[in-house]
Amino acid sequence: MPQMTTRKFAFVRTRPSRLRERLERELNDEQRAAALAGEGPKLVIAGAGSGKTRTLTYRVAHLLDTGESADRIVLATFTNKSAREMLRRVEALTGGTTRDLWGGTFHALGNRLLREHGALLGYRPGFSILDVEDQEDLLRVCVTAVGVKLAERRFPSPAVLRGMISFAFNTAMPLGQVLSVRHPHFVEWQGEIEGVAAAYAERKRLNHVMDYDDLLANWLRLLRDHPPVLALLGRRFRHLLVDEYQDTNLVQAEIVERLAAAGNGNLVAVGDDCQSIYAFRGANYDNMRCFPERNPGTEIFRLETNYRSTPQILDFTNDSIRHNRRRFEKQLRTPNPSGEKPVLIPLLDPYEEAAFTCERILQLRDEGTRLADMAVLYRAHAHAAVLETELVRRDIPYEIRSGIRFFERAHVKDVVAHLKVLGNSRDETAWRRLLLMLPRVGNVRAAQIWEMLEGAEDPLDAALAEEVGRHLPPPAFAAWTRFGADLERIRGLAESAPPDVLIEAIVGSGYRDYLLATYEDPQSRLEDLEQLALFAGRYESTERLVSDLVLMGELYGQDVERGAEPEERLVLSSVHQAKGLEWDVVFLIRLSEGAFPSPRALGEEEGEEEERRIFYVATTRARRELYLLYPLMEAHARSGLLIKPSRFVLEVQPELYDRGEIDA
DNA sequence: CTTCATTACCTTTTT
DNA sequence: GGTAATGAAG
Repeated sequence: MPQMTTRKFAFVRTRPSRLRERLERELNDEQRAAALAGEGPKLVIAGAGSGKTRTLTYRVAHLLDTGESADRIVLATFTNKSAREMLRRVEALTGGTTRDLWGGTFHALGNRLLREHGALLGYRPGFSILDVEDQEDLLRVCVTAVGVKLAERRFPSPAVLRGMISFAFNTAMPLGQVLSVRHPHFVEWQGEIEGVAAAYAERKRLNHVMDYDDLLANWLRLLRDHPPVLALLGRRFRHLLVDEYQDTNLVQAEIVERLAAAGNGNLVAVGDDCQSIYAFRGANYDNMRCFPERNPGTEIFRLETNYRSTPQILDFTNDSIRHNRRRFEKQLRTPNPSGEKPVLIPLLDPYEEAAFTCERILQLRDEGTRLADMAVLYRAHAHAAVLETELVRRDIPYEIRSGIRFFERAHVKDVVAHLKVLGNSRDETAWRRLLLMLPRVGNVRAAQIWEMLEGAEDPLDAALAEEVGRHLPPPAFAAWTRFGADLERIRGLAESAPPDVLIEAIVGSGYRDYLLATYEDPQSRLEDLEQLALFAGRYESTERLVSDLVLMGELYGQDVERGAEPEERLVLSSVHQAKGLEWDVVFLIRLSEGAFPSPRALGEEEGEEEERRIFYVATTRARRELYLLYPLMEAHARSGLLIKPSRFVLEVQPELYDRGEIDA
């Protein structure tokens, strides 16, 4: 009998590591150095089209490939779109999922951490998040509550108040200073405005709600005031990578720098100072410039090879941005083949501009450029309106990134308000939304009812106890009773049912009658709500669903209906939203004085340089062809005065662009 | 106190 | 060319 032997095998489950090869083959020396660099703080200064995203995604893939576990990597981005795009590319590189990776916008990451640790700051784990409209509603309540004595002078609207408070936070400026710098005509209201701001902060706290800024503010408070949490997170996150660092504000920079300092110091900041275009939101231009001083031992990498555009486009953009004084010196070069120079074309008016754009797009399509490889960019969403009608008339499929987001539609928010109240019964804003649907209930009665509810141990119990309705006029009382019964039933359901079932129950409740009675187009709204339920089906947790809707609210229902496959649609986008993207052919429309640069921005400090960076972002989106269009007259020109092309074109050396003429 | 109608007021960019 | 603050009626 032969002796049985056991043989041992080493078997480490590795994906065939093509990654190494690809790192060699697909990155240039500049990119590879940044992707493979070891520990410690890094600043990657990456010019437009220099493969910034590629470098970052390869670095993440490389970390995963060399055994770092996904949940110890944080990849903070500026928009949801770029977060998704990067995670998708990492997945493509590694062949695995990125589910465990901490990837997302700063706000989404803050939300995730605060669900875990918010209790330390006095928040319930089920806290809700206010979107812009909710914030303004709560501010309106605060203005009333504070009892501003409206003299003959106007008091700032909730929208303006929100802007002031948010800007003060994001730039760490005192409110008074924001007033004197940006809203001098409201300075005399300073005391009242500060009172409203304080009341707003207090109400948010009592209501267990956070607005966008709170997601950052409280995240930072957590790190500042709770050393054990800081230590825990410092240990947990071994690698912090931040995209678009030039657009971060003071708070965001402090958050990641603190986290890095508490851990291994592995903070990688990637950005391009020339593409800093979010000053209006508090982006701090100096975060990038001062990064090396604030993070000792910083290694600096520069990516200066542009793989996107033709030399002609690049010469144009280099010459344009040269007019900005405050910037890191860098010169982009490209190995790409020659092409046409950018071309400046005057059109009679916006209608001709739109017609020409469509015509040219169709020609290019006939010559073999796909619609999806072309884009029309503009400074402000309003500039797209004329073009949109023309595209519809000619049946050219397109997708536009503007308008009301899916989540922001009134009926979607109505249904979500039900969910919010069930998840956080102290959410005054959600309550108000529900109460205002009752007949004969307006601001005043809603406030009275809330006053009765907010004192209760659980406002939801108090609401269901029904006494509340006694003070209401008869029609409101009847509706209130029905509403209470609906809410009770749905609350019972919420114990066990998933979010999509809850949504169906809400849509099947008295809300359906409200919707049918209120809107002219109830059918399409009900279809939206079906879509919402369908979307919710992917979620197990209602709380996750609701916060994702607010934080990733870019599900635009409408564009989906525009027919045609996504790969066969023209893109219309504001320059801001086009950041990070590229197309073979780019049309930049409404490139006239008075439209671009935005006259409003010119009033701000450093406004012109910021606008020039926006122009830089716009023009560097183009791979092969760049059309610079402007109308000679307004849409409804009363005077015969001709409009001039944007200063940003005229200041470029004339030999760097062509002038187009229309053959009549 | 709510709702409807009239008037004034703008219009940047986004999480 | 659209919405929000303001004023009059129910």
